[in-house]
Amino acid sequence: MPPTARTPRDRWIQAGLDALARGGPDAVRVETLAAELGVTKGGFYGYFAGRPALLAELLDEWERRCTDDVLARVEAEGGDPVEKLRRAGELTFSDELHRIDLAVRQWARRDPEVAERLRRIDNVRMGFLRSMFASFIADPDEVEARCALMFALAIGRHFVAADHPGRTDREYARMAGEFLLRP
Amino acid sequence: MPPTARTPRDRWIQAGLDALARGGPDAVRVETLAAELGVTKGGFYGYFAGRPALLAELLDEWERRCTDDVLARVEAEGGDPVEKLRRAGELTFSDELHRIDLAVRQWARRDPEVAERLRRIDNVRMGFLRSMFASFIADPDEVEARCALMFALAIGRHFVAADHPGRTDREYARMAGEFLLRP
DNA sequence: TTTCATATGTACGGTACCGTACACAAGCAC
DNA sequence: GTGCTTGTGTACGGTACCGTACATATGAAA
Repeated sequence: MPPTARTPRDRWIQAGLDALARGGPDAVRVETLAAELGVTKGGFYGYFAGRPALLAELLDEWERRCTDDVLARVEAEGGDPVEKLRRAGELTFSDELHRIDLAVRQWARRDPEVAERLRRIDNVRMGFLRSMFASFIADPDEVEARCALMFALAIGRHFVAADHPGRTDREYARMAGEFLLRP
Repeated sequence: MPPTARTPRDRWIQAGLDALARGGPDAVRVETLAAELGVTKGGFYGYFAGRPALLAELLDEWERRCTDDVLARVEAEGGDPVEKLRRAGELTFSDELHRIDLAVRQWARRDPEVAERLRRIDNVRMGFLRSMFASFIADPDEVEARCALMFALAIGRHFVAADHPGRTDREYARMAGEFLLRP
C-alpha cells in the first residue's frame, strides 16, 4: 500500500550517526540530515517524535553496536587473555566506531543522561579488561592501574596531537599497549 | 574621556573561556555571553571583529595560560624529574584549565587550524615529558611508550566513565601515574 | 485503470543567533 | 554649564533551524 519509502528509518539513523561522528550532537540537525539525504524533513516527523527522539535512538544504536556485537565476537573467537585484549581493542575502536565513541564521550560531559548510559557501558568494558589483566597480574592495585592506562590510551590517543618521531601514530599506540601487556 | 567601560575586553574573553569550558566552541555565542554579563551585545563589536575573532582570541589566551605560565612555574620550582612531572600534571590539568583543554581538543577534531595550534602545544608538552622520562629510563622506545601513556592518561581519564571500586577517580589516576613513574 | 494509503514536498510561524546602523547617555575637558 | 568622546542600548534585516499543517504524487492493491 505504501509508496515504498524512499528514506526509511534506518537511513535517518545512519545519517544521524555520521553527523554525530563528524561534529558531535550539535551537528545532528533535522534539516541538515534531510538535505544530505536529498529529501526534505517532511518524512522525518513520521518516524521520530522530534530531534530529541532521534538523538535517543542514535544512542540506542551505538550502544547496541559497541556492546552486544563486539563482546560477542571477542568471546566467540577465543584465544588467551592477551589475544582477547588486542582483539577487543581493535573491534571497539575500529575506525567506524571510535569516532562515534568519542562524540558520545564529549556529549556525556554535558548531558547527565548520556553520562549515565556511558557509565554502564564503560563498566562492562572495564570489567572485561579487569578480568583479562587479572589472569596474569597478581596485585589487584596493579591490575586496576593497567586497566585505567589501557582504557585511557584507547580514548586519549585520539585527543593528543603530539607528533611521534619516526613512527606512525598507530605503531606508537601499539608500543604503548604492549608495554601494558608485558608481565 | 571615556565613560569607563563597564564591560572591558577581558571580561568578554573570560566569559568566552567559561562558555568554551562548559559547552565547547558551539556554546560561545555573542548574545549569550552578553546576557551572562548583564549587557547587550552592543559593546562587543567595538572590541572584536565578530564571533570568529573572539574564538581566535580565546585560543590565544588559552595557549598563553597553559604554555608560558605552566612551564615557567614548573622550571622555577626545581626538583628531580619525577617531582617535576607530578607538578606539571597538576598545573596543566588543574581544575580551571583542564576543562578548557578538553574543549580545545574536541574542537581540534573538526577545525584544522585549531588542530595545528594544539599540535604545537602538545609537542612542547611531549618534549618535556620525554626529557623527564629519559633521565631515568634507558630504552628510547620505552621512554616513548611511557610518554604516550602518561599523556593519554591525563586526557583520557576525563572521558572514561567507568567506576573504580573503593577509591576515588583521583586516587585511581594517581595510582596509574605512579605505575608509569616506577623504574 | 481506478482507488487509496502514505511518504514526501510546501508553506508557515516561532526561536535563536549574527552583524550593522544609529541613537543615547555617561563621563571627562574646558 | 557646553562640548566631545565613547561604551552601550535599541532596532533592524538576514540566516538557520524547529515543529506543525496540509497538499500532492507515487506505487501497491483492487
